[in-house]
Amino acid sequence: MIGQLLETLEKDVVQAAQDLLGWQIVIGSMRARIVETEAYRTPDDPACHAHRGITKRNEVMFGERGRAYVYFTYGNHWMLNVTAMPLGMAGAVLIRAAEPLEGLELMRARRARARRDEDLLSGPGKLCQGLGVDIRFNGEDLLGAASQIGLEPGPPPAQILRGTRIGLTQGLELPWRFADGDRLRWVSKPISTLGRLT
DNA sequence: GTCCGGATTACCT
DNA sequence: GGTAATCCGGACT
Repeated sequence: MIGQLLETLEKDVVQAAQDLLGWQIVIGSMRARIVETEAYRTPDDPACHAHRGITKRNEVMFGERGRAYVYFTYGNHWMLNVTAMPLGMAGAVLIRAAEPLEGLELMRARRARARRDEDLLSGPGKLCQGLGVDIRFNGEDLLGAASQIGLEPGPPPAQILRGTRIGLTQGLELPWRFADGDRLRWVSKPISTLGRLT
Protein backbone atom coordinates (compact mmCIF):
# COMPACT_ATOMS: atom_id res chain seq x y z
CA MET A 1 0.00 0.00 0.00
CA ILE A 2 2.66 2.48 1.04
CA GLY A 3 4.91 1.71 -1.92
CA GLN A 4 2.02 2.12 -4.31
CA LEU A 5 1.05 5.47 -2.80
CA LEU A 6 4.61 6.74 -3.11
CA GLU A 7 4.67 5.69 -6.73
CA THR A 8 1.42 7.52 -7.46
CA LEU A 9 2.61 10.59 -5.56
CA GLU A 10 5.62 10.69 -7.84
CA LYS A 11 3.83 10.07 -11.12
CA ASP A 12 0.45 11.79 -10.78
CA VAL A 13 -0.49 14.14 -7.96
CA VAL A 14 -4.09 14.42 -9.19
CA GLN A 15 -4.52 10.66 -8.95
CA ALA A 16 -2.74 10.68 -5.60
CA ALA A 17 -5.28 13.18 -4.27
CA GLN A 18 -7.99 10.63 -5.02
CA ASP A 19 -6.01 7.70 -3.65
CA LEU A 20 -5.40 9.50 -0.34
CA LEU A 21 -9.14 9.51 0.40
CA GLY A 22 -9.66 6.80 3.00
CA TRP A 23 -6.12 6.96 4.34
CA GLN A 24 -5.84 7.76 8.02
CA ILE A 25 -3.82 10.50 9.69
CA VAL A 26 -2.27 9.27 12.91
CA ILE A 27 -0.82 11.64 15.49
CA GLY A 28 -0.22 10.26 18.97
CA SER A 29 -3.54 8.90 20.22
CA MET A 30 -5.53 10.68 17.51
CA ARG A 31 -6.70 9.10 14.27
CA ALA A 32 -8.79 10.58 11.45
CA ARG A 33 -9.94 9.41 8.02
CA ILE A 34 -9.19 11.71 5.06
CA VAL A 35 -12.45 12.65 3.29
CA GLU A 36 -11.48 15.68 1.19
CA THR A 37 -8.34 16.62 -0.78
CA GLU A 38 -7.06 18.99 -3.46
CA ALA A 39 -4.14 18.62 -5.86
CA TYR A 40 -1.57 21.34 -6.65
CA ARG A 41 1.44 21.08 -8.94
CA THR A 42 4.02 22.73 -11.17
CA PRO A 43 4.40 23.75 -13.90
CA ASP A 44 0.87 24.16 -15.26
CA ASP A 45 -1.02 25.18 -12.09
CA PRO A 46 -0.83 28.91 -11.24
CA ALA A 47 -2.40 28.33 -7.82
CA CYS A 48 0.45 26.11 -6.62
CA HIS A 49 2.76 27.85 -4.14
CA ALA A 50 5.71 26.45 -6.09
CA HIS A 51 4.56 28.03 -9.35
CA ARG A 52 7.00 30.93 -9.03
CA GLY A 53 9.91 28.77 -8.00
CA ILE A 54 11.51 27.65 -4.77
CA THR A 55 11.36 29.79 -1.63
CA LYS A 56 12.10 29.12 1.99
CA ARG A 57 8.43 28.45 2.66
CA ASN A 58 7.78 25.98 -0.15
CA GLU A 59 11.18 24.28 -0.39
CA VAL A 60 9.90 21.01 1.07
CA MET A 61 7.66 20.66 -2.01
CA PHE A 62 10.78 20.44 -4.17
CA GLY A 63 12.27 17.59 -2.14
CA GLU A 64 11.18 14.06 -1.34
CA ARG A 65 7.60 13.02 -1.95
CA GLY A 66 5.45 11.79 0.93
CA ARG A 67 6.56 14.56 3.29
CA ALA A 68 4.40 17.01 5.20
CA TYR A 69 4.28 20.53 3.72
CA VAL A 70 2.84 22.80 6.41
CA TYR A 71 2.35 26.53 5.96
CA PHE A 72 0.56 29.43 7.63
CA THR A 73 -2.08 31.62 5.99
CA TYR A 74 -4.80 34.23 6.64
CA GLY A 75 -3.03 35.29 9.79
CA ASN A 76 -4.49 32.38 11.71
CA HIS A 77 -4.40 29.05 10.02
CA TRP A 78 -2.04 26.18 9.33
CA MET A 79 -2.51 23.96 6.28
CA LEU A 80 -1.35 20.36 5.90
CA ASN A 81 -0.21 18.97 2.53
CA VAL A 82 1.46 15.79 1.31
CA THR A 83 4.34 16.48 -1.08
CA ALA A 84 4.30 14.88 -4.52
CA MET A 85 5.80 14.97 -8.00
CA PRO A 86 9.23 13.80 -9.24
CA LEU A 87 12.43 15.51 -8.11
CA GLY A 88 12.84 18.76 -9.99
CA MET A 89 9.12 19.44 -10.12
CA ALA A 90 6.88 20.31 -7.21
CA GLY A 91 3.39 19.52 -6.07
CA ALA A 92 1.27 18.63 -3.09
CA VAL A 93 -2.07 17.25 -1.97
CA LEU A 94 -3.86 19.61 0.41
CA ILE A 95 -5.71 17.69 3.12
CA ARG A 96 -8.95 19.68 3.48
CA ALA A 97 -11.06 17.57 5.82
CA ALA A 98 -11.13 14.35 7.81
CA GLU A 99 -13.56 12.25 9.83
CA PRO A 100 -12.49 11.95 13.48
CA LEU A 101 -12.02 8.30 14.47
CA GLU A 102 -10.00 8.21 17.70
CA GLY A 103 -8.88 10.77 20.27
CA LEU A 104 -11.95 12.97 19.91
CA GLU A 105 -11.58 14.33 23.45
CA LEU A 106 -8.28 15.97 22.56
CA MET A 107 -9.67 17.29 19.27
CA ARG A 108 -12.65 18.82 21.10
CA ALA A 109 -10.32 20.43 23.61
CA ARG A 110 -8.22 21.96 20.84
CA ARG A 111 -11.31 23.05 18.90
CA ALA A 112 -13.14 24.56 21.83
CA ARG A 113 -15.43 26.56 19.55
CA ALA A 114 -16.72 23.49 17.75
CA ARG A 115 -20.27 22.79 18.83
CA ARG A 116 -20.61 19.56 16.88
CA ASP A 117 -18.13 16.84 16.01
CA GLU A 118 -18.71 17.77 12.35
CA ASP A 119 -16.88 21.02 13.09
CA LEU A 120 -13.74 19.36 14.46
CA LEU A 121 -11.81 18.65 11.25
CA SER A 122 -14.08 19.90 8.42
CA GLY A 123 -11.69 22.39 6.83
CA PRO A 124 -7.94 22.64 6.28
CA GLY A 125 -7.42 25.13 9.10
CA LYS A 126 -9.77 23.32 11.45
CA LEU A 127 -8.05 20.03 10.73
CA CYS A 128 -4.66 21.41 11.70
CA GLN A 129 -6.05 23.03 14.83
CA GLY A 130 -7.89 19.89 15.87
CA LEU A 131 -4.92 17.62 15.29
CA GLY A 132 -2.35 20.10 16.62
CA VAL A 133 -0.46 20.39 13.33
CA ASP A 134 1.81 23.41 12.94
CA ILE A 135 5.19 24.37 11.45
CA ARG A 136 6.96 21.83 13.65
CA PHE A 137 5.55 19.12 11.37
CA ASN A 138 6.90 20.68 8.18
CA GLY A 139 9.11 18.21 6.32
CA GLU A 140 8.15 15.18 8.43
CA ASP A 141 8.19 11.86 6.57
CA LEU A 142 4.51 10.87 6.58
CA LEU A 143 5.17 7.30 5.49
CA GLY A 144 8.14 6.56 7.73
CA ALA A 145 7.98 4.95 11.14
CA ALA A 146 9.93 7.54 13.08
CA SER A 147 7.67 10.55 12.60
CA GLN A 148 5.25 12.01 15.11
CA ILE A 149 2.70 12.27 12.30
CA GLY A 150 1.92 9.43 9.90
CA LEU A 151 -0.39 8.12 7.22
CA GLU A 152 -1.85 4.60 7.36
CA PRO A 153 -4.05 2.81 4.82
CA GLY A 154 -7.77 2.55 5.53
CA PRO A 155 -10.87 1.33 3.71
CA PRO A 156 -11.12 3.17 0.37
CA PRO A 157 -14.25 5.21 -0.39
CA ALA A 158 -17.04 3.52 -2.34
CA GLN A 159 -17.48 6.59 -4.50
CA ILE A 160 -15.44 9.71 -5.15
CA LEU A 161 -16.89 13.10 -6.07
CA ARG A 162 -14.88 15.61 -8.12
CA GLY A 163 -15.14 19.39 -8.09
CA THR A 164 -13.20 22.63 -8.45
CA ARG A 165 -10.82 23.90 -5.80
CA ILE A 166 -11.69 26.35 -3.03
CA GLY A 167 -10.47 29.82 -2.10
CA LEU A 168 -8.36 30.51 -5.18
CA THR A 169 -7.94 33.48 -7.50
CA GLN A 170 -6.15 31.50 -10.20
CA GLY A 171 -6.56 28.00 -11.54
CA LEU A 172 -10.27 28.04 -10.74
CA GLU A 173 -11.13 25.81 -13.66
CA LEU A 174 -9.03 22.81 -12.71
CA PRO A 175 -11.28 20.05 -11.29
CA TRP A 176 -8.74 18.87 -8.76
CA ARG A 177 -10.84 18.72 -5.61
CA PHE A 178 -12.02 15.32 -4.43
CA ALA A 179 -14.32 14.07 -1.68
CA ASP A 180 -15.52 10.78 -0.26
CA GLY A 181 -19.09 10.67 -1.61
CA ASP A 182 -20.39 8.67 1.34
CA ARG A 183 -18.95 10.95 4.00
CA LEU A 184 -20.07 14.43 2.91
CA ARG A 185 -21.08 15.07 6.50
CA TRP A 186 -17.38 15.57 7.35
CA VAL A 187 -16.44 17.67 4.28
CA SER A 188 -15.63 21.40 4.48
CA LYS A 189 -18.01 22.75 1.83
CA PRO A 190 -20.49 21.33 -0.69
CA ILE A 191 -18.69 19.85 -3.66
CA SER A 192 -19.98 20.54 -7.13
CA THR A 193 -20.75 17.24 -8.73
CA LEU A 194 -18.75 17.75 -11.87
CA GLY A 195 -18.36 14.06 -11.93
CA ARG A 196 -18.63 10.86 -10.02
CA LEU A 197 -15.46 8.88 -10.43
CA THR A 198 -16.38 5.52 -8.96
C1' DG B 1 11.74 48.70 5.18
C1' DT B 2 7.08 48.73 3.39
C1' DC B 3 3.06 46.93 1.22
C1' DC B 4 -0.39 43.65 -0.40
C1' DG B 5 -2.97 39.56 -0.58
C1' DG B 6 -4.07 35.02 0.92
C1' DA B 7 -5.11 26.85 -0.64
C1' DT B 8 -9.73 30.43 6.04
C1' DT B 9 -12.70 30.70 9.92
C1' DA B 10 -16.12 32.43 12.99
C1' DC B 11 -19.62 35.42 13.97
C1' DC B 12 -23.42 38.33 12.80
C1' DT B 13 -27.79 39.21 10.39
C1' DG C 1 -25.19 34.87 3.01
C1' DG C 2 -21.89 38.50 4.08
C1' DT C 3 -17.65 40.12 6.23
C1' DA C 4 -14.13 41.26 9.88
C1' DA C 5 -10.17 39.30 11.95
C1' DT C 6 -5.32 38.38 11.64
C1' DC C 7 -0.15 38.21 10.36
C1' DC C 8 3.22 35.84 7.50
C1' DG C 9 5.51 35.35 2.90
C1' DG C 10 6.73 37.34 -1.24
C1' DA C 11 7.49 41.24 -4.19
C1' DC C 12 9.19 45.52 -4.66
C1' DT C 13 11.53 50.16 -3.20
